[in-house]
Amino acid sequence: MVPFPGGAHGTADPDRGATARGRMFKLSRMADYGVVVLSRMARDQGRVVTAYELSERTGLPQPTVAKTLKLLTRGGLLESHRGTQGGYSLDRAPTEVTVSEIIAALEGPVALTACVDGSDENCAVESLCPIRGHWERVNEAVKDALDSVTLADLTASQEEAAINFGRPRDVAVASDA
Amino acid sequence: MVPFPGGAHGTADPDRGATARGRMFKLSRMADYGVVVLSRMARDQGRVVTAYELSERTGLPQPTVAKTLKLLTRGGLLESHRGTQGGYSLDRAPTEVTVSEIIAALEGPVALTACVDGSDENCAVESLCPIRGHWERVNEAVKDALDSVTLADLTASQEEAAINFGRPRDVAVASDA
DNA sequence: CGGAAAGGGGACCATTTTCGTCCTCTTTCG
DNA sequence: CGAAAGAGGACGAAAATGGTCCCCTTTCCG
Ligand code: FES
Ligand code: FES
Repeated sequence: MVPFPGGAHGTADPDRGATARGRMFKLSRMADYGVVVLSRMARDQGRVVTAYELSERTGLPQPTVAKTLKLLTRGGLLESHRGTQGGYSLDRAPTEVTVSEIIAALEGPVALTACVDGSDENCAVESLCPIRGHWERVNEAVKDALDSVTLADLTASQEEAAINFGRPRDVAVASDA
Repeated sequence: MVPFPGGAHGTADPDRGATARGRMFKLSRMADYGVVVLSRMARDQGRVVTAYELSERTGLPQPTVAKTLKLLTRGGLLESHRGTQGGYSLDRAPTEVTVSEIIAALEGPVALTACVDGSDENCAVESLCPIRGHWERVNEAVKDALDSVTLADLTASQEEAAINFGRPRDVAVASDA
């Protein structure tokens, strides 16, 4: 239960249903991992858990989980505790963790094109560009959207889903593997 | 006015301001081109323009513009006219063209992870996944956000920007180069 | 005080995507 | 019937991602 192709969720085969090839907004697999990990941590809120334990419990490869945790910590989403009895803890409530933050921590802040963040000197065809840096409009919209969804929303729907779909789901999230 | 590194806008150097490396939601350069091209077309709404003309007027490499136009056409955003006097025309009003559509045409429909579109058989660790296919929540949020911004919003702000920033901008968008 | 458990932070390499180009075929107007 | 577009797809180079590994620092425990 570790080496699986396609990440935590099915990134599966090249192209399937989609009209074109890639899906738009293909949020990096890292973000996906991030949510998986955080969701799991949310269950033992406040408790200190080691990277190893988490990798076991999520079924994700250990090195990757470690990396993910480091990034989430840097992003201020987790508290890290070094030393022998160390590990990570999620001190915030799931409702207080936005998807926006998660993604930002794992992939960098929201920004669709370069000109967005002030510096215009990168624009080669600046004078020709019909929109100048006005993807900002889009940026904001997306950012707001992402701010509005929380970790709680993601984990909560899991429960519902299990109930509504009437799936077996005897594993809850699996104790370890 | 053709070979410039970094696309229509500044995708510039590896990393600059951003907190982490890549910006989240790095909408493909194609999408960027798409907006540039459409913005330009919006100025001669309804008129038939050739791919070549557009490449001249936008300063973007001709083959790329051609490709972009083809995709936009497939996506139903443009009308194509084949044959000798052919070209492309934007028949819809800029206010009726959503960013969502543009991106969808150029990169495929909105979908963050695979499980989103029904088929669950792609999920290797399905039973372990703490969120199942519930990125959908996020998907919708983003989709809605993107639906709410139109081509008009992007081109319009350009005018304002020029005024507000008090830039020279004697080129408007440049007649050709 | 010393050793073992963690985490911090990168370097690195292998894939996977993206992108930009080109080539050939079809349509349509003159 | 021939030239001017567009359609569509094949390819190869380049860049972004993702996973792993390694070495350093911190902290607890004996
Ligand atoms: S946004 Fe920078 S030139 Fe278009
Ligand atoms: S979304 Fe498919 S297993 Fe998580």
